[in-house]
Amino acid sequence: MPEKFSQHGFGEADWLKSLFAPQTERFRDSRERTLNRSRCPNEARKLPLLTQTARSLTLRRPDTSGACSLRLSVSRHRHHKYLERRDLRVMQTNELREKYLAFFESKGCVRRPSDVLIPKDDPTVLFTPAGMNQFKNQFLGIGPLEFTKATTSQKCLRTGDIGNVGVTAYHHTFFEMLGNFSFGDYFKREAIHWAWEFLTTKQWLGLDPERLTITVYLDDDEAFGIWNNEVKVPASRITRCDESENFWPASSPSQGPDGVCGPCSEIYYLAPGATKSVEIWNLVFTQFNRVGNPPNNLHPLPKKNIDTGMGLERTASCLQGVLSNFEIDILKPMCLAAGDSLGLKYEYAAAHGRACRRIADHVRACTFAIHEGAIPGPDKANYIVRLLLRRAAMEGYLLGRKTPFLHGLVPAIVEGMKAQYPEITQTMKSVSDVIKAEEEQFLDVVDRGLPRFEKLAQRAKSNGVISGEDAFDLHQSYGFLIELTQTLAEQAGLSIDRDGYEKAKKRHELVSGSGAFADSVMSAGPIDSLKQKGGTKFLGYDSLSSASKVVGIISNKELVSEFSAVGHDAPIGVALDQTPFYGESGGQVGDTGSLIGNGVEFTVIDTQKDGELWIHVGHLKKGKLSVGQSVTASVDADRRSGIRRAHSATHMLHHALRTHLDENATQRGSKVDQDQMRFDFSWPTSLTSEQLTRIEDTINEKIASGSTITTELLNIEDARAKGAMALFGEKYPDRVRVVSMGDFSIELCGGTHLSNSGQVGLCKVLSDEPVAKGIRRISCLTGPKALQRLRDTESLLKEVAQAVKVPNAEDIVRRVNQLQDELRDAKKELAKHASANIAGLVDDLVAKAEDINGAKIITHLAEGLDRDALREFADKLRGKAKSAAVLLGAVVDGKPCLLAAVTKDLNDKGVKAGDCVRDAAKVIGGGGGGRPDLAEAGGKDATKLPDALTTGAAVYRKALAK
RNA sequence: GGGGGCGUAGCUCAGUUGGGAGAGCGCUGCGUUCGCAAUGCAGAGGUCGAGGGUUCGACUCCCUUCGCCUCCA
Repeated sequence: MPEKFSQHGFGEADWLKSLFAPQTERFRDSRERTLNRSRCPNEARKLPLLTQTARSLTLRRPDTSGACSLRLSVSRHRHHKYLERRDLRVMQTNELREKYLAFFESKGCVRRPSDVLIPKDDPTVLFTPAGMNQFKNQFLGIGPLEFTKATTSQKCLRTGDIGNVGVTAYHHTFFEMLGNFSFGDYFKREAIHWAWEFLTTKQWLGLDPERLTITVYLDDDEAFGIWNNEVKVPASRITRCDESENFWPASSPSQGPDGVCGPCSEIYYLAPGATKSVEIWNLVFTQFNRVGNPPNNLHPLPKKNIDTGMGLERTASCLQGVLSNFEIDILKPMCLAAGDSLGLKYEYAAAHGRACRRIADHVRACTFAIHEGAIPGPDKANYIVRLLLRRAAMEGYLLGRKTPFLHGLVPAIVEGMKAQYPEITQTMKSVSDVIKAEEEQFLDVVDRGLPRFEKLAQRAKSNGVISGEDAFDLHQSYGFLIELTQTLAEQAGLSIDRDGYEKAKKRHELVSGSGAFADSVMSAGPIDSLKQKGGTKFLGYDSLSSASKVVGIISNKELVSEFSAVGHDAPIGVALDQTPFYGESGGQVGDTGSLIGNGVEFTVIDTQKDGELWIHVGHLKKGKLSVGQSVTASVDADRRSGIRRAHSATHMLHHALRTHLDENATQRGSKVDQDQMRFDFSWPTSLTSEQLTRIEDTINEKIASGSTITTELLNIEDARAKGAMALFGEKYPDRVRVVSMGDFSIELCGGTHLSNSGQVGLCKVLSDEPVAKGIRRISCLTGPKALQRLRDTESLLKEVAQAVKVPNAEDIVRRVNQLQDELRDAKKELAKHASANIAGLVDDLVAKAEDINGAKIITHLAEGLDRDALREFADKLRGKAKSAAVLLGAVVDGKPCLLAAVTKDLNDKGVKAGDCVRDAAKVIGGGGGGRPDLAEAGGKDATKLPDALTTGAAVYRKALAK
């Protein structure tokens, strides 16, 4: 056994021996050049495969937390007959992540958790694109600095290079970025030295320094000097690049945008066996504020920052000696799972390898996005989720998979990611359900689009080419990605005009909008300057009024020092040093009330929170408001009480849902208002009325139990350890409020609550409705509003009972059914009578009609008939007379109305109903027309109807005379 | 936010310069059959997404709006 085994403390020679000994002979006899898994002993065959080449196979030991692996290889020098076994020490991805964070902790950086993937308070991005995103305020100097150095492993999502995912070795949509950050603390020297230390020291990554190369910005002599003189990297391995390569944001000195920017330095690694170096770490030195165009537009910042990013997957691939990110320990099993789900064996170089990598990547991205509350949909982040799922689903579809399969990959994704993000295990079921629903919809849309494709293909038969417009039309109406259309076309022996398609796509991009996003990545707004002075102190958990000082007034999006325009239309915002007003957050609405002091009266209609700053929104009623003045801030106490009832009831509802449904009914959002609330949660189907009743019962049992409600402030880890439920995708501070009710509910919650559950009084569940795929919403009323609702329903029933004339509400249904039957019978009776009347007249009219060569001319002024009855009348006359030209008149809704009908044989002779009715209509001051056999007209003067009939008859007569 | 498409019976849909609201499947009843399947006959079921306009007359044309599908940002 190689020495290495004991070195690493595995002591597992015996294990290996036992594994392989029984089959040693088999390997000795092998004449195959290629080693594959089927040649392994059974036990080894079950191990996760890390890499495979023609002569070596790397497997992961299952019982060592992925910290080591085995490599089996066939030695070529012994005629392919000898199997060598040795272990291979490979750094696992989870280990790399931990080492990085630990290293920078040892340098004084504070280890911060990854920010959420979908930031709720940053309108400039849909998804977190980089590690620095959560530190924008720190970089801008907004708010207090609790630490000046930080390190993170940040989950990120980018779709800019979506087409390259699975094609190249390094592109992902979802990925993790390791970063270290300095806010006016350490700078270039430390950043560079530390990076080198981490990469090259044995204790950390231990990469071969000879394989590392460096780039710096053109004139960044400082960085060049540190690398060359201090780190001792030879000048031959340091390249100077221009602003498009080594500046952040790219090319910003010449092209903008204005704002914080700086040069950067990149570290490249040439992996053994690779032909090209890859960038593994980018160190950004933000040291300038750009103002306007060159020259002299870069002003040095007083406090310089460091922002670095190292791709986790990319670095892992270097350390694991694999040539693609998708071959690393956490991603390869996902690709294999993708292959399995398609009934294919995944191999990197296989024809379907690219598809499997894409599928694995996209499902990983969607698992996290959906976990945080995104749902496949038509806009924003939701649209990206749909886009990713559809593209992944299409890859499967093109490989012949016509049923949902992506959802089945979620467990494999969770397996690979749960070490760092254990929370995703909790939403695995609902995430999988959401993905499945979207897959079904995708397949459904494809089904609906196929007939359309057939039609286009038929049209394209003549020249064998489907036009670009048609292909794009299929894309924008049925979501047929061009690859799908292409494949279908090929199957039908057709091709596609790709140029035309691209043109049509470009045209669509142009018309369908541009610049919908605020694009300033790093610039401060008016409220930001207020925030720099510090946040608002919130007193509202304990009191409803306070003596406060005005610290800022925002009118028309600008800061003003005073405001006196009583009776103004647009509400203004007032910031106070401390306030009892609850700012809208966590689903609970903002408080209302008043600010009063020194002749000033201000009505607060809403309270909003912007970071740590509370903004009291409302109208000035009296006096002059100025910054620095003292006011008494008073919250509308009745409203607040109602909000507290509703909020505490929300927690009871949450508890009831998990009791009567299951733990997959996780909260996705809520809105808590005065004595009314709604609660959104993951659940695939509608609830039965029995379930709703049981839920309502449970809530009211908890109310009746009079359980104590307590609130405590805990560290987030302690709160989680206590089992407090949190909302996924929500960013929580380090210290959190934990609300407990009796022994049945513990939740992280910043809202305001009752002190005893009995204070809710009554909770009435109103409805259960769908709000999105896999998400349902329950709405409830509490306290006085719940009571009022019951009373309203009762009095409504009383009114209905009176209206339908029954003594008791219980009789209403029977009575209404009876009335409907009566009404239907009456209608039938009426129609029968009308038709009988007509029948009586028909014979008479035909008998008395003017006869020209066997053709009857029949005119009649009917009474009490509507248009439909007139038609029926005319039909009867035509049927009876066999050969006839009919013109009927009637008054419908006070207006004169004509209907002409001519039998087919007379049509052939040139007698047309339309001609008749057109001339006749002129007499009554109207117009009309229709087909030769039937025509209608209307007019204004009903008294002229007899004249119109005469005129019409004359038209018939003339036509018959021909 | 914008572009394209679609809203007609319980379901899938047809409806041709604006002039009688239809088909298939399903449903109900009756018949053939021991029963099922099959089938014959009869029947119920529609504010043609909503509102406004043009017109004598709108499912149809115009405007607005809501909902669904889809694409782009």
